[in-house]
Amino acid sequence: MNRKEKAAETEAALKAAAKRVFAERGYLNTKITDITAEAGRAAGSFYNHFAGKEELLAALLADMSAESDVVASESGHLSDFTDPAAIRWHIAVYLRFQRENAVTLLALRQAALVSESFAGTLAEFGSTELADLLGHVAHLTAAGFQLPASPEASLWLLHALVDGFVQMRPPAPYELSDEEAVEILTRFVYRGLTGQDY
Amino acid sequence: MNRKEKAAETEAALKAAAKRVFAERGYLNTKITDITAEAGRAAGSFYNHFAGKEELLAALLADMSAESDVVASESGHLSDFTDPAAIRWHIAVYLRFQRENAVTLLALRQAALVSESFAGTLAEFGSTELADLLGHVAHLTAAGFQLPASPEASLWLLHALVDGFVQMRPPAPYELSDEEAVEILTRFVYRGLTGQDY
DNA sequence: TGTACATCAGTGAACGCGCGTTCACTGATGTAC
DNA sequence: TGTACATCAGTGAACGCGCGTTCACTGATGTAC
Repeated sequence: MNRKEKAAETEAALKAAAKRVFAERGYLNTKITDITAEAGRAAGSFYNHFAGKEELLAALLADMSAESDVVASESGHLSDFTDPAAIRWHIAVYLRFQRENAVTLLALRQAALVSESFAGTLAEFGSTELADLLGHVAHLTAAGFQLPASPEASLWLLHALVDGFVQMRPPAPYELSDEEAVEILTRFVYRGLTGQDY
Repeated sequence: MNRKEKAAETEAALKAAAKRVFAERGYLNTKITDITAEAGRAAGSFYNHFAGKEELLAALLADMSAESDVVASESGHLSDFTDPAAIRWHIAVYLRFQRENAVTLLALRQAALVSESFAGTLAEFGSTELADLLGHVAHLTAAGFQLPASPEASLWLLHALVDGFVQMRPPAPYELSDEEAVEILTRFVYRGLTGQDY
C-alpha cells in the first residue's frame, strides 16, 4: 500500500468511526479522541486529515451531497401534485434520504445549534428542498383546487409536517413502518393541500 | 432587605439573566460566567443557588410548568374536533405557550441533545400533550369521518405538523403573523383529519 | 539493483487554554444576653 | 438599647480537570544517483 492509499484509508476510517460515534452519543458529545479511538488511530493522526471536528462534519456533508446528487437526477420524477402518486413519490424519496443519512443530518442539526455557519448550511438545505416543490404545488391551483393558504405558506406546512415527522419518529405505541409512514403522510398532505380525499 | 429577600432576588436575577443569555447564544453555548456576568454577580454566587447549569434549567422548567398549569385549567376548553373552532382553540393555545416559553423550551431541546435526563423530560412533555388530545380526535370517527390513519397515528401527524411548524418558523419570504399561522394550521389540520374543508 | 537520503503518515506524551468549581475572605444581617 | 458574636449572601482569585492541539520522534515509502 503506497502513501496516498494509506492516508485515504485512514481518512475513511476516521469518517466511518465518526459516524458510529455520532450515532451513539451525538455530535456535540463526541470528542476528537473518541473518534480516533474508535478508528484505532492515535489522537494526533486526526489533524493530518481534518483541522477539527467541524471540518470532519463538512466532509461528511460533502459526501452526502455527492451521493444525493445522483439520486436527485433519478428519472421518473413526478412533478404534478394533483396526482397523489407525485406526492407519495416525493415523500418516499425524502424519507429514504433522511433515513439513509440520518446520522449525518442529525449531526448537522446539532452543529447548527452552536455554530452560525452550520445553521446557515442547514437553512440552505431546507430552502433548496422547497424551491423545487413550489412548481409542483402550483399545479393544484391551476387545476382549480383551493390551497389552505398561499402556495408558499402551503408548501411550508408540507415541509413542517414531513420534517416534524422525521425529527421525532413516533415512540412506543405509535410506531410505523416506512411504507405506512409514506402512506399516511401522503394522505394527510393530499387532504391538507386539496381539501378532499383521493 | 433581609437575607431571604436578598437571596431570592439574586436567584431571580440569575434566572432572568440566564434566559436572556440563552436567547442570545443558546443554552449549550452559555457558560456559567456568562450568566453571572449578565446578572451582575460574582461567579461564585451562582453555586449558592444552583448546583450547575442543568439545575438552573430545571428551575426554569418548574417555573414554566407552574404557570402553564394555570393556563391548562382555563375554561372554554372545546374538546370536539368535529368543530374547527376546537382545533383552532388548541392550536392557538399551543402556539401561544410555545411563543411565551420559547427560550426555555429551546433550551430544553438543546439540553436534550446532550443529556439523557432532559431528553426524557422533553419526551414526557410531548406525550402528556398528546394524551389529552386522543379523546378529541375520537369524536371525528364517532361522527363518521374517515381519519387518514389510526387515531393514534393521525394524532401523531397533527403533532408533527404543529411542532415542526413551531420549531422552524418560516424564513424571509414565508413569514406569517400569529393569527395567520393559527388559521392555516387549523385549516390544514382539519382537512388532513377529515378529508374535507369547512 | 543498491545505497543514501528525503519525505511523509502515523504516534502518543506533553502542553496549555477554557471554564467549572472551590474557598478563604468581606461586610451586612440576625441573635443572645 | 447596646455590645459581642454567629450566621449568611456574596465576592473573585486560584485551582484543577478535561480535552483540543502540538511536536519531536519512528518506521515505512519514495527518490536520486
